[in-house]
Amino acid sequence: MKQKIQTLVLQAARRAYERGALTSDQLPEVEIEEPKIANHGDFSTNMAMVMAAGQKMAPRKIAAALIGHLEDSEGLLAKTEIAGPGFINFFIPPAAWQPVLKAVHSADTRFGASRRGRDRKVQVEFVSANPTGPLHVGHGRGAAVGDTVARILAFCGYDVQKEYYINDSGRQINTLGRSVFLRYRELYAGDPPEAFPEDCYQGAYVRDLARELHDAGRTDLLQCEPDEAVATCARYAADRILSGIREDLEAFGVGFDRWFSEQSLYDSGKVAQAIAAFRESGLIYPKDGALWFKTTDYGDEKDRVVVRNNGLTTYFASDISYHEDKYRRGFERVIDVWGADHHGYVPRMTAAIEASGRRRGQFHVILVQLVNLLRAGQPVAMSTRAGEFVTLRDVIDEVGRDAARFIFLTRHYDSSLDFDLELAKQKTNDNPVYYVQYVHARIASISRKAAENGVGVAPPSDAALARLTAPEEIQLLKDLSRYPEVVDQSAQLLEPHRITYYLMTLAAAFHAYYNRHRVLSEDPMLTQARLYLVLAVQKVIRNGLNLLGVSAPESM
RNA sequence: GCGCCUGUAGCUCAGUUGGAUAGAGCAACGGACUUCUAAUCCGUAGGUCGCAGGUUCGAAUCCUGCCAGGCGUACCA
Repeated sequence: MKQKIQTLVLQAARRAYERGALTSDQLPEVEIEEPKIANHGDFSTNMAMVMAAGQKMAPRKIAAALIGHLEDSEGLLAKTEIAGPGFINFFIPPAAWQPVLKAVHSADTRFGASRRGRDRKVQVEFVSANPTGPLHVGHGRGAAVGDTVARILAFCGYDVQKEYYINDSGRQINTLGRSVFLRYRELYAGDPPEAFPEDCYQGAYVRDLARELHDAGRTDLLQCEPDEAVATCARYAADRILSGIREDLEAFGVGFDRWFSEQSLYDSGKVAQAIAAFRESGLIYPKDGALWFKTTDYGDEKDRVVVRNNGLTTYFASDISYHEDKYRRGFERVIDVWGADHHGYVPRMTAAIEASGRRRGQFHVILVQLVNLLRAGQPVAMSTRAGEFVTLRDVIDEVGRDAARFIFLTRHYDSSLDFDLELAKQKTNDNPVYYVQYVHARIASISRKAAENGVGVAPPSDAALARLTAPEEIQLLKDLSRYPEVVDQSAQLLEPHRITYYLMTLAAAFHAYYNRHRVLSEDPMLTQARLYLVLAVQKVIRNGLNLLGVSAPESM
């Protein structure tokens, strides 16, 4: 609808110029907005004010010229008016809203989809937690955001691939092996627990892994060379932890197209190749016994080390190679979802990517702010150092996957998020998940009842549709017509919370309608029209929840 | 010190890329179930958009400077 109004205004402006009512053919972009106040119409535009300078005319005079040249062949406008300093307000007649229902029903699961992406290849990389411990709540938020962004982009016509980068090389894996082996010694060689070093992983799962390894038949580690024993522990532990992560993500409804191993970049020589290539172009240079990347050439505040003076590469080195590999695989756009505590890493990564000849717009980092875990308003004590934290699995088990996912998506990722476990479990109005799901279930119930009563769901006639004139009905129709725009915007801005908020708004509009009007009435024509309306609402709720990875239940 | 993020109703947060009179939910108060699911709805009240300047027809939104909180500032990962 908004687009149609936009087209009308644009055509009016052209016509006005041709007929001499405007002085310049330089037209600004037509912005149509939805006023907050009902008196200002269903839509309005500030175009006349924006044009004032270019046309050298008073805004209200321009507005009059535009209105004078509007040609409303479809009957979309009940009234137009000039208001305030030069706004044009548009009032849409009820009948103009009704066609959206047919659009919803015929597009069905595809309603709201677009061709914005034009099949361009995009990669979304997210979670990518080190396989050194179970996923915590913060990873859960990243998983929900990454997965949902991927779903939205796919819905908007992008060719999307979801990837998890496994940091399976380097020191932290070695530390993991060492941690497990020390617990192993503690259990089977009688080492005192006090001797466990602080830089090792403290969680109880480390001891479990040691025991598991022993029970699996590796009773011989005390006899091995320590290095070998540590390596065995590391391999075993990382493997086990990674499959645990996989299972947890699956339980969370998150799947990946590819699990990419950091180690594989070293094994295939790609890290060395990347470094060699940049040395040749002078972007990597030696200083103080180390190799540095000239990220300052691309806006970073200082150059960064890629190979330390002890010969070991930094993470940055493999990340350069990894991102180069992504683009070589044909992705036009690469989206990384990181915890906000890594924001200091963005300029150097961006620099490396630009240095490789990619455009700035081809790389996007979504920085997800932290999650405060609460229980009934009180912070849940979490100490990573002591290894005591609530895992993502704990949360899924306690509050359920739907509630967890939805709540993670109720905030813009730029804001930190309070996640209250008690609230997430509550089946009340406080909990937005059920509020939205309830709409779907209620309509399913109406649908069942209609079938019992032998009411068909055939598309109503235009005459029947014309019966949908109650304010609550118009509100629903308006909300439904907004959906494609909301999806598109959320794809463009990579902001999943827009879908969440939309669904809450649509749900509110439906509940209000439901409380005031009966769908199944004595009047067959009206019943048919209303049924058609609420079934459309149900479809959009289902589509939206689907984008969020949340189920749409038939009953609750 | 420097950099990034945040600051909007008592609480938790939206705010259509600069629009008109500031928007929800929760909490408070008052109402609505013989009905297609009350996991719901209707109403009342609640504001110096952190502070101060600036840009312009117009600012919660853009610029500058402060204030407060979080995070980051490694040849760590």
